[in-house]
Formats: sequence, structure tokens, C-alpha cells
Amino acid sequence: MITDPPYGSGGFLAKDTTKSSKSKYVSSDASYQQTLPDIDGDSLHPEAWKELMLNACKEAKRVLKPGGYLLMFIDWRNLPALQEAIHAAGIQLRGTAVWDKGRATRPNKNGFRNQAEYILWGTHGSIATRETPVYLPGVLQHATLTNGKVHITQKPEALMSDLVEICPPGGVIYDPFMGSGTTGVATLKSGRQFIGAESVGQYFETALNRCRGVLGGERI
Amino acid sequence: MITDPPYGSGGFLAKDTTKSSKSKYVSSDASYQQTLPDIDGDSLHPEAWKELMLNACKEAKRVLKPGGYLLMFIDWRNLPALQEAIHAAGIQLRGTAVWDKGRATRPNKNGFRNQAEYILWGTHGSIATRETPVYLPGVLQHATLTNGKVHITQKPEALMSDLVEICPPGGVIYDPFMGSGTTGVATLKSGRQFIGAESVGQYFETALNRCRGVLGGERI
DNA sequence: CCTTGCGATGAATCCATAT
DNA sequence: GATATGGATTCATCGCAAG
Repeated sequence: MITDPPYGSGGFLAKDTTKSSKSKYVSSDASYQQTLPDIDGDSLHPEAWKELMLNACKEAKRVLKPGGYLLMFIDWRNLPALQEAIHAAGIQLRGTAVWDKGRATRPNKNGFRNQAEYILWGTHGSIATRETPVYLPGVLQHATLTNGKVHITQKPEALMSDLVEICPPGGVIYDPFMGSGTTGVATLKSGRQFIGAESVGQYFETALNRCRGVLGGERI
Repeated sequence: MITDPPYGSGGFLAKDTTKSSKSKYVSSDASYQQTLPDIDGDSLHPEAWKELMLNACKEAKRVLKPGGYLLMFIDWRNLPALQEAIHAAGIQLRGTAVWDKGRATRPNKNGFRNQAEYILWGTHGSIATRETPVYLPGVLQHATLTNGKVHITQKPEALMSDLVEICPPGGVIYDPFMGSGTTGVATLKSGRQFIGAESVGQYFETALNRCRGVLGGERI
């Protein structure tokens, strides 16, 4: 299970929960405001967001085979809460990988640039041996997408391709918050199988089309 | 205040609290086992470690001027607890910088390399304006030291030199867990003033000598 | 085809103003 | 007085057009 859930980044101030996720993430580009729908679940009250994350992690525990992996994106603000949710669901937390977005992120006056997002990863029980072991890097450097985005927080496909390698060849990857479906695209291109879910209809359609684009005439 | 406290990384398993910090951090080089003393406070029970961190953060709040900065190193395991301690002490948490140690770290079979450490940073109250503002990167890439280390968890001087820039020129930097004194060396070389503390006598002497080496004949 | 330059952008943050 | 709103800010990078 590899997923990029809503970050619920209104965690510290109540007022943030009243903004729509669009107005938080899209600063000035008016075309996005008109064409891209909101993220569902990002404006939740902190407690409700934690509950949602806990349920997602419990679902991971339920569907994962023994030795299966859970990978979840999060920002620095809600990393502690998500770590707790993963732990509470009974997933064995193994570490934190870093997505280094590079220097093309907004600078921070008299402070450190907010340049990284985090990927918490754990397993259902102990790590399974496999025929050809993989050794993945702990810091993944990929620039953020600038144009041609079909989702507000769309991840680079190359980043997802790196992550997908954690699943044994031919395995199944599940993304319950698939958004525009980049996880699915990277999964299918790697020859693995994909199951995805998305609550916003417009994003679901986008994801379906992008996955179809990879598979061509094959059954979907 | 810039400091690299004991990580208390025996947080999840009780047996870890019985290991000495040496046996955890020094893998194969037998000479270290003989010559370098333990870190004080690293084998604490999780609750005792949290208490120690909370006290350190409260001390930061006490000594920092308004607008002053707190920077603390931590690994992924105890990041949530330290974040909580900083928050509880009344320091305003601003973000998380990443120390990318590069590929020269131990690979992780069927998993992501544990390649990063984290630097939580916050301020006492709001950020002060300064004559010439600084814009610091969010990911700092510096290889770990391999030889010539005088402390088990010694940080590269170039890394500390980057961090020291958060303090206005001519300012004072305080490190209550200074270890072998790399923070002090970087601070003094940058023309700032330094105050340090260290509970292990042998490390204190090392730090004193290294700082003297920078200052030369000046008063220490 | 390669280089230069201009413009737009970012899971943001700050501060002054309004409620 | 505390909280919410809105506009200005900052720079490394990418895209695109022009030379």
C-alpha cells in the first residue's frame, strides 16, 4: 500500500481548517482555481483527520500480506500524528524516507527552506525475504511538477517509480487516496498490478484515464 | 541554541535501554570501543529521556532572547517525542531541516536506507528582522565522518557551519550537549561567540582543546 | 542546435487591516 | 482583545520564446 493522503495541515491553528485546500495550496494561478476540484478530507478538524488516518492504517493492516509494506506521504507538521496512527494500527514502523523537492521551493526568510516531504514506511510483521533483494535510497531527489498538473498536489512519476520498487515484481499495489493516479501509472509501468480508490469523482475519472493510457488494450 | 542531544534511541524496545551507547553506534572499529567513552543520557528509559529533553527545551526558552533560535538534531524514531517537547516548552516550532548523510551509510535490505537525520528548529516568539536576511536550504548534504573521529556521533564541521548561519553575525550560540565541540568550532570560526556544556569529562576536555585551537591566543 | 532571457510558480509565511 | 482575512514577499528552477 503506497499512498499520499490529505495532509490535514490545518493541525495547529483552527482557522486553517476553515480554508479550503485549494486556497491553501494554489497561490496565484487562477486557472487551477477554476479547473481543479478540492482535495477531500484535507480541511478536517485535527481529531477527525487522525481518525481518518487511523482507519486507513487499520485497512492497510487488514489487506496487507505478512511482510507487506505500507508507505505514506506526510509533511513535517503531521509526521508525529501519522507515526502514531501507523503504530496504533499495528503496523511495524521501519523508518522514514525523505522526498527532497530541491531548491525550486519557496524560500523562508531568516529560516530553513521547507524543502522536504516525508515517507513513513512500515511492514505488516517481519520483512519477507525475496529472490533478488532491493536496496532503496533514503533520500529521493525529484523536482516538483510545475506545469501540466492535473492534481493540486501531484507527485512526479519518477518519484513514485522509485517507491514502487519496494513491492516484489509482479505484486499488487493499493492506493486508497489515489488522486490523479500517479501511483497507478508508475505501478502499471513497472509491470505490477494496481488497485486504487478516490472519493472525488473528477479525480477518479482522471486516474482511470491515465491508467488506461498505460495499459492500452489490456483489461482494466 | 544549537545542539545534538542524546537520541535516546532505545525508545521502542526495552532491551535497547540495556545496551551501552557505544555498542549501538560503533559497529566494527574496535579501537573506538577502547578509547571513546559512552554518551551520557543515551541509555535512559524513554520517559526519563523525554523529561531530559523537556528540561533542555525549557532551558532554551529561558536563555533565548525573543526571536532567538532553537535547533535540535534527532533521528526519525524520536522525532515525534522531541517535537512534542519543544512545543510543550513554549518554543514556536517552525519546521524540520534534513541532514542528508549521502549514500555512504549502511544500506537496508528490502527497505529504504536510513540516510537522514533531522533538525527541528523553532524560535522563542516571532522571528526577528535582521539587517541582511538569510535564506537557508532545507536539505543539507554532508557525508558522515569516517576516520579521525573523536566522538561517537561527531557531526561534520561543514554541516555545523551551515547551521550556525541562522544566528545573526556576532551573536552567541549555546550548546548544552556539546560532545567533542564541533558546534563550538564552527561557531568560533564564523566569528560568533560560544557557550558550551558537556557532562562527560573526557569530551569536555576535547571540546575545550578544539575551541582553544580555533581561538589561538584569545581569551576563552 | 545551443545559449540567453524573461516570466511564471511553489502542500508557504508574514504583517497589516478588518471583524 | 482575540481571531480571521487578504495582499505582499522571496528565489531557485523550469518552460518557452527569441536570438
